[in-house]
Amino acid sequence: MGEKELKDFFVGYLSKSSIFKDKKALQSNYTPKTVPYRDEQIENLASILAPSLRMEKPSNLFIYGKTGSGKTLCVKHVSENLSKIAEEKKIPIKIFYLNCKMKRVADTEYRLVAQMCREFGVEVPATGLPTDEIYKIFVNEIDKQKKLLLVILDEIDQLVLKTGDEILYNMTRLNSELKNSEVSLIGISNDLVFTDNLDPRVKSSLSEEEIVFSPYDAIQLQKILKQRAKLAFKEEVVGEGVIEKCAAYAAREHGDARRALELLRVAGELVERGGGKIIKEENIDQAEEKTERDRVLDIINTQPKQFKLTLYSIFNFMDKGIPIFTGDIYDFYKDVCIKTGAKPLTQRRVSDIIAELDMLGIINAKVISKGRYGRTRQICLAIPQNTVPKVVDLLKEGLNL
DNA sequence: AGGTATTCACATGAAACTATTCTCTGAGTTAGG
DNA sequence: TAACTCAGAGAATAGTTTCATGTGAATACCTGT
Repeated sequence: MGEKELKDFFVGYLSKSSIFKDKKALQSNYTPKTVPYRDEQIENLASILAPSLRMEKPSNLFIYGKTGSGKTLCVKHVSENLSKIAEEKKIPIKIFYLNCKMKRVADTEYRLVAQMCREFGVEVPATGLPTDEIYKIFVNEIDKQKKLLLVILDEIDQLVLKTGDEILYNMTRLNSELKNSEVSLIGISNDLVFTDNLDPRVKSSLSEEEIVFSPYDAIQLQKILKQRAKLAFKEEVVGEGVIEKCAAYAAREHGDARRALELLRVAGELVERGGGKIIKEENIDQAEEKTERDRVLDIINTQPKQFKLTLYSIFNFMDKGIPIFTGDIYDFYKDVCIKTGAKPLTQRRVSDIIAELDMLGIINAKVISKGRYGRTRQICLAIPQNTVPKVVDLLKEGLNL
């Protein structure tokens, strides 16, 4: 495309009317003014956190519910309002929101505390200090003045999975080291049985209060979608049955509102790119396909080399239509490594990589016993057949094959 | 036939190792007084 | 003498290896009928 054509294209693009009024309303970080169907939880949350306004330490709180059930949204909603009032009335409350899944930010004990220090304006090194040193810095800093801290730990289950539950014990124990300030913890988890395998001491102190977010049902999702669609799209853009279909798809999963909104947004984008004016039911199907494909390709693209090698080995067996096991993959994997000049990992490690690929949802790896013939993982693909060629291409490219 | 014991092919766990990035510390070096 | 430089020790972290132990059920092997 030459310079002129490109210019024409952009000018043409601008003159075309968009079907979107405000696309932000469908994006995942959008915070609506009201959170529908969560009155009970919000009320509950507010009453648990309210004592903080009188400088009394609120109970530690534990929140759980599936993804896309509005946990984070509600917590942010309440905490924002709380801190607004605190600011007005000059009450020294400080609220942190930390997402424990964020790579290189808050996914280990050290980083979590370091990040809290930074929120307080103390610059701390990313590495090099002992962990208890960082605790000391933190304690000293916040204890200088009387303060009430509310620490919101989102996806806390991921943190504990990775680093063990000692960290929570340390956090709950912080209060005994603080003379002036106090710390309350608010844990948010997607995993409903997360607390079961927690140290009992931690468990009892962390979940002094609990709030459960049940999934949205299809009807509720419809209402939510309608509300947002009204903000996001111009009049008469959303076709018959589109909202219903979107809601039904998301409800089929587990009432994931985030997913429903994403579907609607992507469908809108597809229609707009195609020059259409109205979102139809079939666009939702396209959107679902596209989001799924994008997700898979994105995951694969960002995997390290050894994961790609393993995955490539797995794909090699997939068209043969026979059940496939860890041993087969490892044999093939070793060959590929030799061919590409990579250093083959041990079977132990490859076994873990396969398990991780399973977690990522790219493959299904079920541990089965073949009786006399041992125990192994039986592996099959978890991605739609029509994306397979693309994935293989991507892998070959990434591995110079 | 029915019951037990073996056995396979890995899974799963724990610890230890490697390499990288970063801080802190103290010895040695340098430049200015 | 104060400021600066630079090597070495020690941490955190990610990814991996080494060693050890666990495991479910198809088969092999008995046993008494």
